[in-house]
Amino acid sequence: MPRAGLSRPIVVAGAAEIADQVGFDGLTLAAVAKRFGVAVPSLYKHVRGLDDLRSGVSALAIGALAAAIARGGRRTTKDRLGAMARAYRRFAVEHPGLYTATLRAPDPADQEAVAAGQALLDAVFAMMADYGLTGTDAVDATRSLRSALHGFVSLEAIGGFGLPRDVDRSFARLVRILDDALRAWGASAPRAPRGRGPSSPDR
Amino acid sequence: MPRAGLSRPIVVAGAAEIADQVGFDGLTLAAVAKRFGVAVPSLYKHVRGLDDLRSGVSALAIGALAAAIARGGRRTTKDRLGAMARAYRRFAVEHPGLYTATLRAPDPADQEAVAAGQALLDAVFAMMADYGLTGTDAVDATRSLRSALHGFVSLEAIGGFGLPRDVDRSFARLVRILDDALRAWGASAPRAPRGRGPSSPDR
DNA sequence: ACAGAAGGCTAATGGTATTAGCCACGAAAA
DNA sequence: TTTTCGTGGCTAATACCATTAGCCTTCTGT
Repeated sequence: MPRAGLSRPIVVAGAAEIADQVGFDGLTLAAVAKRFGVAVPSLYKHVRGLDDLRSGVSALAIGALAAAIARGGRRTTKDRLGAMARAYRRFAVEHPGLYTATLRAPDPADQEAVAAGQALLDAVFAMMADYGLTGTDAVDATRSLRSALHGFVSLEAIGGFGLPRDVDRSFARLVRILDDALRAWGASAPRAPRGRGPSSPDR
Repeated sequence: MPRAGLSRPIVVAGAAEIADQVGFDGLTLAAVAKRFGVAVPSLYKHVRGLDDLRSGVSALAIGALAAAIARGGRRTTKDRLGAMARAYRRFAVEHPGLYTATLRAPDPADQEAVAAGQALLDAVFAMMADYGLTGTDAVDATRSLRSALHGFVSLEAIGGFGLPRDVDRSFARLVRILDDALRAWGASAPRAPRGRGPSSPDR
């Protein structure tokens, strides 16, 4: 029985492709084993189990999403919000399994995942600074932005929108709304003064 | 062996409670059977299987969400958006399992589920009309609204926000943004004329 | 060359859904 | 009151799935 030449990164990468095909929740050790022509228990030499495999895919996914968004945001100086938003949606459409994996909070012990999450957060906060938003305002704004984008792409993924032909236009509208909101943030503040205190790292 | 007195509605209702405790994805025939003190195959006399049970819970959930939102929106005439948004979030927080079940597109054959979904949509469109939004504008606005709310509550549910203490405030901010956006909808329109044509029923 | 670690394997266990087929209860009909 | 028969329980069996234990081969470093 020749060695299959597996390793944790290889197994996780294979699992990531499977997750994109069958969905993150449909990811199974049996499918991964079959993909590599190996018996299921053999995988335990490289991952601690299904949960650990999912964590690995999740870490990989967070890194990929961060890279995709950073790439989108770096490409332009004008309309950075739009570029990042479109990169976010594109990632979710092209990698539905990875996108779902992205939503699991990364294992704090996983250096790479935490770093990728932090990089993503930094990029968003830098963009918020372009709008003049810092501190708690930046936190609130980031939450609103992430909520809107995540809500849109996840509803789109489950077929929550009835008219497929118009989805691009609806997304453009949503991005416009977000841009308007960030521009007008100060004016629309209920009463809190802006930018008070340093922001605790948040997601 | 005395009859347990089960029926489809009873089984589905029990499943709904379990789903709220262990999550919609953690819902299992075994758990439902144990709850009613019955063997697993007995459930097949009332539901066609796990998928069908999920569909039943989903239909029930859509009805419950529609009722909660309608109740919230009826309570006030001013700040109807805020009332409905808070009702939406409250439902998601109090019934995490049902909320997740809500996201599955209802079986078109299920009269009640379709009616509940339609009622919910009607309520939202009526609110959009208060903002002067109809037709494709109402569709786009509804999608944005739903995206933002769904995104927020689902991120909140998975612990996506790091600072629990501030979440209420962030949500209030999000609602404020949405209200502003709906008020200013026409002004922020890229180029499309408003209210062209009747809206196809959408979600 | 050899020892030991590493990476495959089979076997066994337990949880899950599903199907087939049996049988008792209980209500309605005779 | 008795009989019938559909309904709603049940057990048994099958097929996945994940996980653990323990074996044995292969590679690698001394």
